Amino acid sequence: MSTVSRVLNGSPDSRVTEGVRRRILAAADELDYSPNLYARGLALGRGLHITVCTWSAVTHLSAQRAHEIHTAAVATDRQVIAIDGAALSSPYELLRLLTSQLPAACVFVSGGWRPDTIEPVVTTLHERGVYCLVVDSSWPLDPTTPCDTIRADRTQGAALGVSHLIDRGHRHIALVSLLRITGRLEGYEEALSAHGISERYIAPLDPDIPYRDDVALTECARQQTCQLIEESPQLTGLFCSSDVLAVAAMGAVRDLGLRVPDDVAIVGFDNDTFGAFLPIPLTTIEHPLDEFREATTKLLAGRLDGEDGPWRRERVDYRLIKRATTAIPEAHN
Amino acid sequence: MSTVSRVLNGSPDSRVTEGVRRRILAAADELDYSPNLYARGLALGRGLHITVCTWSAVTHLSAQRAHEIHTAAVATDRQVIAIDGAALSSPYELLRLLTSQLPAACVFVSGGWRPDTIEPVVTTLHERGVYCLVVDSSWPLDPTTPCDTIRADRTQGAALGVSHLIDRGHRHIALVSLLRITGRLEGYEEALSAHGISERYIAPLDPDIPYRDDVALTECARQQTCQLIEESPQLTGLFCSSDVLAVAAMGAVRDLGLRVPDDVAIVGFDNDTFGAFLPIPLTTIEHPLDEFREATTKLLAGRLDGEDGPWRRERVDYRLIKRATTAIPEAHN
DNA sequence: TTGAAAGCGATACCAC
DNA sequence: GTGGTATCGCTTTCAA
Repeated sequence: MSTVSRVLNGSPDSRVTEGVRRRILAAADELDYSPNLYARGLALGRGLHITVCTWSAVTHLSAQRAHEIHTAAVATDRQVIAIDGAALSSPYELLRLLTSQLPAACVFVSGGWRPDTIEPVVTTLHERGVYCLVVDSSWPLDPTTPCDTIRADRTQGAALGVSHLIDRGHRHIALVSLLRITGRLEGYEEALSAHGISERYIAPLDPDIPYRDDVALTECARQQTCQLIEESPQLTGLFCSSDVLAVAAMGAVRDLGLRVPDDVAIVGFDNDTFGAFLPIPLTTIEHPLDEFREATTKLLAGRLDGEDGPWRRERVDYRLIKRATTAIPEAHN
Repeated sequence: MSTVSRVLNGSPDSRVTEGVRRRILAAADELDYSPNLYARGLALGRGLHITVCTWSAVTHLSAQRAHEIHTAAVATDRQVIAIDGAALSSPYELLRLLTSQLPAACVFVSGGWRPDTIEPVVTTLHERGVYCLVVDSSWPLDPTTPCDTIRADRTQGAALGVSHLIDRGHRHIALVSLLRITGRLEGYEEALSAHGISERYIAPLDPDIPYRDDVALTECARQQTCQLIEESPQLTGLFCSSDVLAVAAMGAVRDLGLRVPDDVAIVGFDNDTFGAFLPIPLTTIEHPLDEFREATTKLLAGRLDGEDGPWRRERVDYRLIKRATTAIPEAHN
């Protein structure tokens, strides 16, 4: 019955007698009524839910972001469909899934998505009336892509870490990183150049290490760091592309009989939980999770509420967390 | 058109001429046809998707499990709807969301769900024809609950860790744990009793520490461990309910000028990534993720395929990962 | 202000 | 084997 629909959806110009209204709500409550999602979707020609496409749902960061969106969704009484990119058989699959769902909004989360896979999907979805939001992509999207984006500039993050080492007086600074990680090398270069430092020391972790094989990666980092320091004993600073790598690098420094931070200072990346609890708490770069959350929630809520305006390209910044691995050595000069 | 439907769904007794079949498939391909989820759901009276209800989507374990289900889903060409328990406003909300979706299967993932919230939901869903699977609940469910379950027995996990310390010759062993975590205390008791050890040393981490405040928790663990060892210097073994706590406990041991593992041996829990990379790699208890995955995938696939039979109560076991924090001290006796 | 009726797009029954 | 047709539950338009 149409009146019922009007009441239950709080239709815009709800011209319903208060008495009828109350009776309907009471009945719905009594019968434990819950609307059939499919009928509604069919009538509306689209879903009311938000779809979250994570590149890989297992990483902590993705999970964290997905959670933020769930929270935003509940706030607007919407369901969430999750698509786990890592489980997809092909990028084409993504578009197929999305068009057969046709959500109200689609959020692409996290770094792995490449612009060339996302952009066409976003374009198609936008044509079909789906609002798209891309959160934390590693690479900037084409400015004409019809969606909002929220990004932290990876180069800024890396530069922040390296600059901190320079501030602490270090001049011979190495980069310990998978070079395939976006922005690390660029940030390293940028910070050193800005301070007129020309020496470069790079531990290019084996590019053949399979994705997510943390054990192999760490072992490799340890070896390469050892070798790097032996070859260039003037090194006093290490910037590592993750906290796990930083722990490995600390191991290497210990192996060589050197001390952290007195002989070698170390900066990690990610602000992983364990960093604060290490014997020598780790200085690291923090992802601005709260800013991501805030921007995500605000954009989603606004756009789903019909808010118009040009596509936003929001930027949030990484933050430095100073801890003991870059402490200035006690004055025992 | 019915024939089209028959072809596209590979209907059971697909009595369709090969020529027609091919033409339909070709047309579908050409038109880039993707079936409307809502129409299908409406006609079928239910969804074809799998709903995953995580207690809290942000923890690594939940995310990992959710990923397994995504993978299983893709394998059977199903979509996944995720419900993040942590984002729900009330437990009642859960049932409302689920009945308005009516998935083909519903998987409850991870420890936080209490039997008394899950059981009625499962029962209702089952009445409506939804297959339910409960993975890794902290507490065993009522045996009559109409669903399959896969559990690792938390008591077994804790007992495993404590027994290992006993095997290593320790007799004065402390438990460092939030007591609200299921099974830790029981496993501790069980293992000690089984070896006729009567001494108990417990650091009952402040029960008022807010959920997921790792920093406060760790600080508290460090202090309490310190105090415990000072009061009972005969202590030589610590069993901690998580790897993060174990790191804090190691800090306490260091603070007291004692050595790990020579003076005090430590066992953690979770096999977190960082454990292997600590200066003294951490002995810990590993969640049997692969067994969970295997059992989950098999049950889901089978049941969705119409497999009948009594409800299963599968059990998987935690595993001990031996590392340096419980190494037998070099023979310098 | 309310209700009747026409879809939305797929499925499944039932004649052909 | 194939295709017409009622049907699923809800929204929306249009008359009453």
